[in-house]
Amino acid sequence: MMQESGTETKSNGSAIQNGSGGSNHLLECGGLREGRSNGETPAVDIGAADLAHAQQQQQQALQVARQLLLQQQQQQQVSGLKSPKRNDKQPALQVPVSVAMMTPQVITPQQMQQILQQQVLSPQQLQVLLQQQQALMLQQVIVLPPSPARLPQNPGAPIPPFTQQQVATQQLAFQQQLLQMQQLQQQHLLSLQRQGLLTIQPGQPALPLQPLAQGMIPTELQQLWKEVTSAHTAEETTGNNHSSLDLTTTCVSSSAPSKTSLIMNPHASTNGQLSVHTPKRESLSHEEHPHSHPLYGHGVCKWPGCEAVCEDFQSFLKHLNSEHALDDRSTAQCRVQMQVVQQLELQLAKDKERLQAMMTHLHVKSTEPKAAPQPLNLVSSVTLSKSASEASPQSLPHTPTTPTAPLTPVTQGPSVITTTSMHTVGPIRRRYSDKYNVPISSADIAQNQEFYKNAEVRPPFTYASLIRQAILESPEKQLTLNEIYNWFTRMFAYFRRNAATWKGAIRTNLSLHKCFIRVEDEFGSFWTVDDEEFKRGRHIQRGRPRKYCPDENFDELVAHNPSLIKNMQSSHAYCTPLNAALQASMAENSIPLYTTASMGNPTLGNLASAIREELNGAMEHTNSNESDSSPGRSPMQAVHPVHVKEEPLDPEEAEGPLSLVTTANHSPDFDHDRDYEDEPVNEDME
DNA sequence: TCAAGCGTAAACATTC
DNA sequence: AGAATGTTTACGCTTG
Repeated sequence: MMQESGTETKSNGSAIQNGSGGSNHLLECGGLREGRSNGETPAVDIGAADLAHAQQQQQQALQVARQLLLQQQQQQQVSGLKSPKRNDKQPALQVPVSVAMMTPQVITPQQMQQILQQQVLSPQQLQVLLQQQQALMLQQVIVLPPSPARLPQNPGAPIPPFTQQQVATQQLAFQQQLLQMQQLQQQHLLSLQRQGLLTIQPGQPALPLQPLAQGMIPTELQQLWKEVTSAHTAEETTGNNHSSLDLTTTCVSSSAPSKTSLIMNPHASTNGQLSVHTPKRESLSHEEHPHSHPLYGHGVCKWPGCEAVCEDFQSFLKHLNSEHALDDRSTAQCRVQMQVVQQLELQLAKDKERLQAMMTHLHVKSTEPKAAPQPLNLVSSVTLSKSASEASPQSLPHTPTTPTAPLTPVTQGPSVITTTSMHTVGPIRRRYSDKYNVPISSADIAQNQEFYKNAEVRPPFTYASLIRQAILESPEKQLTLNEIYNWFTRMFAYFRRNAATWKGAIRTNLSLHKCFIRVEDEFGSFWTVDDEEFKRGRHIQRGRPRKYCPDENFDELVAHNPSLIKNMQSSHAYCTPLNAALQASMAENSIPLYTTASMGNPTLGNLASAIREELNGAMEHTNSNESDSSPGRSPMQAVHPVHVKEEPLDPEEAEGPLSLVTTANHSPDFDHDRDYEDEPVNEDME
């Protein structure tokens, strides 16, 4: 279960060595920390004699934990584990841990650190242990003559033979010990969190924070307060995430001249996830930014839950000192903010790790040979098929990164991972063996909508699929060419460049695919889509005879009965599958169709049946000569004429192009058409 | 190897 | 006249 990076293991190893031979003095604790945190020293200057005296009281308590650690080390040596790597399988560790947990004796920070670094305790065990230690130390502190300034009067308490100075010093030492242990615990927990070994639920208070705050004494709180009020950085623009971390660390170095960065094992993360303060940030002060305060912005106090309006900085400071003074409420709010920040950091760390894994994964795939079973295909065009649509939405496409990741240089092409691969081998297209297209669902695009909006990554969909999607997303299921353009540029950052190329491709696809139906009205023309035809995936053949016609007889009959066309009552619903399919069928026979919307909205079923009935009648006359290919149309025709794309006729289907235009109003069969005029609107039309 | 699908470019026509 | 739009063809690439 436990996982460690090699560097972290190394750190642990050094800690073990320090712990095994080191003493228990706090000064050495500082030395130990120095090994981990680059010269961090105890903040409080405590006399060696006082410290030794204080430590004497805990010597007994140390023995258990120390023996356990030594025992563990001996076991490692005996077992030949020269590597500092911890052996998770050592069963002996469990017994000492439990003993240590059961033993109500105070453990020094060194030992606590060793325990933490050994990672033999679960977070819950650590919590219990720390609380135990905390209680014990507080008891010892209370037993001592209380400091008038800090501790409540306890007249009944025995007065040990200590001077006030000694007592105060000892209290301070205890507090330092406590805080150091808390910090160590927090480091350990943070490390666990960043390794993914510990998760803190949103509603669960962060383990280290609670005892940390509980262990605070007014001096620490005061220092915390000072740190908060003196934190002048550019966090307004970079986020306030670190301030709370500072709060936690300043509790340790209560009187340190400069803020102590969050002490973490610098090797705990391999992804650069640690957010360690830079000295520059800590060097900022009020003097450098006299009117800048992380809790003040836009004339409003930014204390959580406050939002009091402060006209100027001075009034803000007054407000801050009056309303947010050091009290229980402010302290509690600090604790809450700590937890908020820690949760955010945890989430950020997880997301970064996820991003790293994604990048690593995609990079590996991008470097794989082309024969890879699932090649990186972000730049490819995929004709979506059943196999694609049945796949998990997350798998198509592979979202390589967040838009913020510098993976899509603007100066280069649309490739995400390997731009060179695209330019050298050309676009990688994947095609599915399925005969028919399966339209992309809105979810396919929506899943990665934000990504494609921001990243210049070519969507792995064909132009036809995207055009169809654009049309279907529109309220009227119809778009002008320009609106299609706009949809592309709006939805995909990739299509904000090289407009001439992809716009031409769109036009080509609109003309080439049977599923796209061009419709004219008095305002111009727009495009609709016939979804059924789209699924068939048929193209308008280029000078080549069509080889697939699902209903040859029907098409042929339509071709030979152009009078039927006038029955096509057009409206905005003509884009529905059946209607469009009929139009497409007629288009296959090169029968341009002009109908009007003024004729009402016949149901498609009735429309189809009417046509079928007409077809059953099988009128033999072919009246291509009656067609009017001229653009002249009656006013009613101009409302919603449908212009079905003509198509080169197959030699076997017609001897010549049937440039047929029939107008319902002018048709001699107009009265006949009215038979369908009052039919109820089919609910399926939309 | 070949056919089909797809993207791209280009030529051309039509419309605004 | 020029841009936008629409159609058609050709070519190269990928895939099955």
